[in-house]
Amino acid sequence: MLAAMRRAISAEGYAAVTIEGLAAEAEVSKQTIYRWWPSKAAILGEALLEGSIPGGDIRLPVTDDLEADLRAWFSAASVGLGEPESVALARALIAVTATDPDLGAALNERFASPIVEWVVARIAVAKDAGDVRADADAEAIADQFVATASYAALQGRPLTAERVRVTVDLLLRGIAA
Amino acid sequence: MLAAMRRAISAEGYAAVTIEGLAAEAEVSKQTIYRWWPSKAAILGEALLEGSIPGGDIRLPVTDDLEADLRAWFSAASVGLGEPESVALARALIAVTATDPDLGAALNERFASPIVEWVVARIAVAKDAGDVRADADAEAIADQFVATASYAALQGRPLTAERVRVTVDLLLRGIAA
Amino acid sequence: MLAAMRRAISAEGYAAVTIEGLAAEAEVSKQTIYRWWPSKAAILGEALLEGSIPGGDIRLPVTDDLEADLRAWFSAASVGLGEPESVALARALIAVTATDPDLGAALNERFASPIVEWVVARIAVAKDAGDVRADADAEAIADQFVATASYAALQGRPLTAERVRVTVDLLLRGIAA
Amino acid sequence: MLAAMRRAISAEGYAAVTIEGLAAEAEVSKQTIYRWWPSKAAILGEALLEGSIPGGDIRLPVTDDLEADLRAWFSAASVGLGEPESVALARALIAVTATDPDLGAALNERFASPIVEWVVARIAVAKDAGDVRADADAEAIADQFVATASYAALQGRPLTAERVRVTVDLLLRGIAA
DNA sequence: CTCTAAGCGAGACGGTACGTCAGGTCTTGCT
DNA sequence: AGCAAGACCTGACGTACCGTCTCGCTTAGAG
Repeated sequence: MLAAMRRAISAEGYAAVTIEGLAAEAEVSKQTIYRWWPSKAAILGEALLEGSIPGGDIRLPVTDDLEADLRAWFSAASVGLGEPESVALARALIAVTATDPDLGAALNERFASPIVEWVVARIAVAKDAGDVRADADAEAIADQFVATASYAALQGRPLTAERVRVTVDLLLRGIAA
Repeated sequence: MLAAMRRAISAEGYAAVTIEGLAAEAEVSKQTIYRWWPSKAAILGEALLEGSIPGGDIRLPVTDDLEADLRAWFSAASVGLGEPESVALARALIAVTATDPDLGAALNERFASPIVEWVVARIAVAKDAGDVRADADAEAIADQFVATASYAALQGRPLTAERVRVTVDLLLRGIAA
Repeated sequence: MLAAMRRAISAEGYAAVTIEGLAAEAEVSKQTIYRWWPSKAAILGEALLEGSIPGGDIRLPVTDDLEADLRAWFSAASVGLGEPESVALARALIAVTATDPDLGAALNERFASPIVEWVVARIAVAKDAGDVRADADAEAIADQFVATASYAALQGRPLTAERVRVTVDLLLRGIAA
Repeated sequence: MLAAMRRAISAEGYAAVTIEGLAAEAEVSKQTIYRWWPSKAAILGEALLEGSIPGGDIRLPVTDDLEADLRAWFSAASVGLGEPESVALARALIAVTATDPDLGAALNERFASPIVEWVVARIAVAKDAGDVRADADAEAIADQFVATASYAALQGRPLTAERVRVTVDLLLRGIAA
């Protein structure tokens, strides 16, 4: 089911996916789908969680070079958003969020929060090391990253290495000690 | 028609709007709608252009204080995003963009480009004044602003004055001379 | 539509007829069917009225021989009930009546009343002619005819000429002067 | 189970009875039902046999007054058809017969044949006593009775005492010696 | 001052998908 | 071994909208 959902979204886009089509694709009855999920959006949610969304399952390395670390994560995410399949999934997530705020908030929370947490933790380390101003708002930084990635996905604009470099550079300068 | 579209989106959300409902609301026949617009998304596009979207029609002041100027714009946008009606419209725009990339790109272009242009111009002035590094990427800055506003609207999270201050501060530090 | 209904009932029986099947058979959308008829039973009703049901459209002759007249009508009805198609339709009518008493009553009224009226009128003539007792209950006679025909159709038992003769004979003796 | 079936039919009518509802009502699993009966109609059949159907279990008295005897039976049946529960059951029987001729024939056979046999036997006695013409068709008479009762049940029309009197009178006159 | 034609409302139509119901088959524990 | 519980595939239900298609009815503007 979840795989069928991902396949369908990649192929036709979230809006064009129908429960009937999914049922046929997964060789499952509609009733079975409705037994387990209340809506198309809920299936998408689970499909995204089960599968991977760009940035979601990236192993986040910690070296002693803050800039390199941030750029590494951002690059990994941008590589993910380079594959058309992932873009379609990310767009589906955005579409669902724009349509059903509650479910969307829950999903975004799940995807964004590990990233935010990691960024916040990494910046705390950098603060201790004296690389970053003590009063820098780590969460604001994390949010900028997520917002940038989200916006890029929404527009289908790839996050080029150059753009990643510029963005990380910009934000790090903003919080440099 | 366009007013009916805006009213309907504010009331029920873009996904729940139907052409038939619009027709009834505007006391117009379906045929007339199809005569003038090819799709629901197209009506939305026009409705957004005719009405106002947060940040879209804000008079952009230019003083000699870069930070104040940016914060002024951002605050104005955030005020717009405080009204639930505007949030609904912004979300509709995002939903359409996530669903129909081409139309979405065209619409976003229309809304984002004046902002981007203004930010770029304002930063050019600041560069001349020596307030900003000469090699700062103005477009990246502008993009950060738009991405942040877009992401906040998507999540229904209000842009508080505090957050605006932090964000502008962060980005300005990033490009300060 | 109505023809499709009659065809379908003859072919598979009323219970096996589906609105979807009818729609396909008549090359019409389901919605159109629901626009014009509230239920399968209502379509059946109209189909029966439009088409013919055994006994329904029989020209009822009046000669001066009461027995011959009654036998003529009954025979005509029995001929109708000899064709499998008509039996299927009659059975459908019975099934609907057994299921939806109100609609059934209305339909039966429409089919039975002309017969009853004719029988009553014919017997009135016979009373004047002195062939029939003055206190004979004409309606009871008519009802016997209809009940017999209905019961025969329900059981799929053909009304043989012999049976017709016996029944008419029996009932006429019962009211003979 | 069978009691649940009778209860359900009385309450909502045969068409509205579902096997799932029956299972719930009887606190039995669907599987168990399917283990013992092939179809809803089969359950109905057994339920009718186990319970009583109007006229089915009436002790048929034999006195030396033919008219009284016939009227007694017919009245007993009509009393049965006065209770709404019994009417619902009789209608269910008719509905099944109209839908599934084979099963219906078997069931009708079971209900009608004792009546027919009794009427035939009673009339044979009457023939011997010289009350009835020797060439009277006893089966035709019996059939008239059954058809009349069936038709009345189908239409939900109660068999009033008056109607019983008239019918018995009519038929007896028809075979009187 | 007609007459014509464009635009309109109303709404029927063939479709596709919706979410629900029940049918009949099946597997899994409990007793 | 028999059962309840209930998942499962299937097929039909009645509904909502889609986008297309006549219909008449205004209502100007051109002859």
